[in-house]
Amino acid sequence: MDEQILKFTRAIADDTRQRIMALLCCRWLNVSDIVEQLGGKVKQPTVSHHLKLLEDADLVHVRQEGRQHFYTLNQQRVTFCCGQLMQQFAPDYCDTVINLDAIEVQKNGS
Amino acid sequence: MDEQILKFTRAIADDTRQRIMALLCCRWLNVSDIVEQLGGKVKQPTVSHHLKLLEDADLVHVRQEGRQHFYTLNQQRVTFCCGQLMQQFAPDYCDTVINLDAIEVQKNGS
DNA sequence: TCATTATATTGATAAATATCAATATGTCAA
DNA sequence: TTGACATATTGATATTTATCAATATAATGA
Repeated sequence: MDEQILKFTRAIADDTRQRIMALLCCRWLNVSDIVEQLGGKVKQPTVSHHLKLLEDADLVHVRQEGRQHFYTLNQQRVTFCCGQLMQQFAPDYCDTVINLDAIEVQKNGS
Repeated sequence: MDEQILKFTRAIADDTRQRIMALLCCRWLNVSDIVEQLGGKVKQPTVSHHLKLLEDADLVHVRQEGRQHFYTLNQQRVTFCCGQLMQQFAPDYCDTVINLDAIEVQKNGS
């Protein structure tokens, strides 16, 4: 049982978190911005909670500027974890579909 | 919000289901076999429940022989969904890492 | 220091879900 | 048809977790 994969899949297996991930794809947003972009459907503490989960899974980068915390999606981590998923659960297709050499290995999430 | 991706991620985001998926990778097993391979930690109704979830997500193929139901992992589906995940959440890496042409498009899971 | 702003944490609640015992359904052999 | 076996379904329970209001923490400017 690969704990890394399990942690990754649990982290992304949520509606709200996937929306947040989409927002953080290719740009930096602070928490208030995310709350606003979610259209008021989700309150700030909830967003903070999800960001913490994503951070624990190493799925976001954080940068602090004054009192604002900016987040962005860690696409490299997503890539690595998807590669792991493929190796585990699609070994027969992995070689033809994925260029494993192109996936940079990262530090192990704790 | 991509319902397919959400369904996929939720289906695989579980300890026991990942163990079952690992067992069903590259081979056919019936329900009793799976229960046995899980070492008695999980009872038959629980396994049936998880298999149903995996089937709903189109992540397993089923073949019936008499009273036995044989399952195997649908690696093609895993491949497709990982490709979708990459496109959504790792667009900057997708092109260099994945050969999208090699991913056969499947019927949409209902 | 004090007030303001941004984010995190806490505590509570509701919803989702993983699990199992008991039972039902389906299949086949006698 | 009956009995045995394989799997699915039901109903109940416990755990997990998503969510929010209230509050705490942290940073900044006056």
